[in-house]
Amino acid sequence: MKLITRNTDYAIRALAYMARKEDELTSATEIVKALKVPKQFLRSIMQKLGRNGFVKSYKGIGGGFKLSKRPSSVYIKDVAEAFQGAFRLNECLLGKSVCPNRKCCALKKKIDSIEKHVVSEMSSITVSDLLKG
Amino acid sequence: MKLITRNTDYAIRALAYMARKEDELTSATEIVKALKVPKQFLRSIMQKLGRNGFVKSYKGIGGGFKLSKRPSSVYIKDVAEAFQGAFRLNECLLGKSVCPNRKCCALKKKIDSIEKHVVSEMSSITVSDLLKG
DNA sequence: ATAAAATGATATCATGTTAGTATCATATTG
DNA sequence: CAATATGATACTAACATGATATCATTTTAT
Repeated sequence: MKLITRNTDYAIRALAYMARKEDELTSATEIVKALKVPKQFLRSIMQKLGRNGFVKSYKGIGGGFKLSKRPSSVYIKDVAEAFQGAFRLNECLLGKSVCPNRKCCALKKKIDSIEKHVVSEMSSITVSDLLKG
Repeated sequence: MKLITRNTDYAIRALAYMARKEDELTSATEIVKALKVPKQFLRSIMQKLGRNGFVKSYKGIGGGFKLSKRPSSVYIKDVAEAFQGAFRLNECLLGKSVCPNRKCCALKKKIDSIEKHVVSEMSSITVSDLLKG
């Protein structure tokens, strides 16, 4: 039960890598070399980051990507949700046809509260928090 | 990203069902009817509950299962771990060959702390807490 | 004895998700 | 116009989860 999947992980690393270079353009090729991750996989991730407004892209020789927001306003939670969908920890508890007391079920309440905690914690950390190391 | 999977869910329901019947023996067939879940799937779950010491089993006509511990001492966390393995939320962050500052990485720290919270919350609820509804 | 009803062990199949690859189209620069 | 980027999209592979099928063994009742 992993909290973030590999594509999210790569996305975050790529964003952090770009953040270190300030406003410079960074190509997928360069990120692949720096992070040692599979090229096509990273490319698809970069494209998704583009579609989701995290980066701007520039085609052609000398092209590449750059952040479209300040690193301090890019929340890890939002990156994760772009790749994994919303955090829904209760996903697999059965519906009320099987569990009639779903509404007041102590376990469901507990998992709901854990979910709130996860979301709030993941919302409390940004790409810029990852640059210190 | 579900916190508990379906087999864990069924296992918990089965334990709760048995808990309501106190010390009576309960067959898989009966549980299947009560919970409306697939028979063979539940049987495999019951067998696992047996191997993991949550229930005792009795073969033959009139046989079945009963809890081997008081419901108030059966923690949901332990049931979940029997079926899903330990809660390891950091599972998919890459090793240090890719991420050199893994030790002090803010994201890793954050996820570790979330994991502690999850484990502690799942350890604070038992089968007997589910019987109220 | 033996049939019925239960669990034990195990192997298999089906489906969905994640991880990763391949290809072609399009844009930009020199 | 060639080289080097990204955009879009389709596909494959591996793994995890959910579910099923079978046969062996044990127990009880007749």
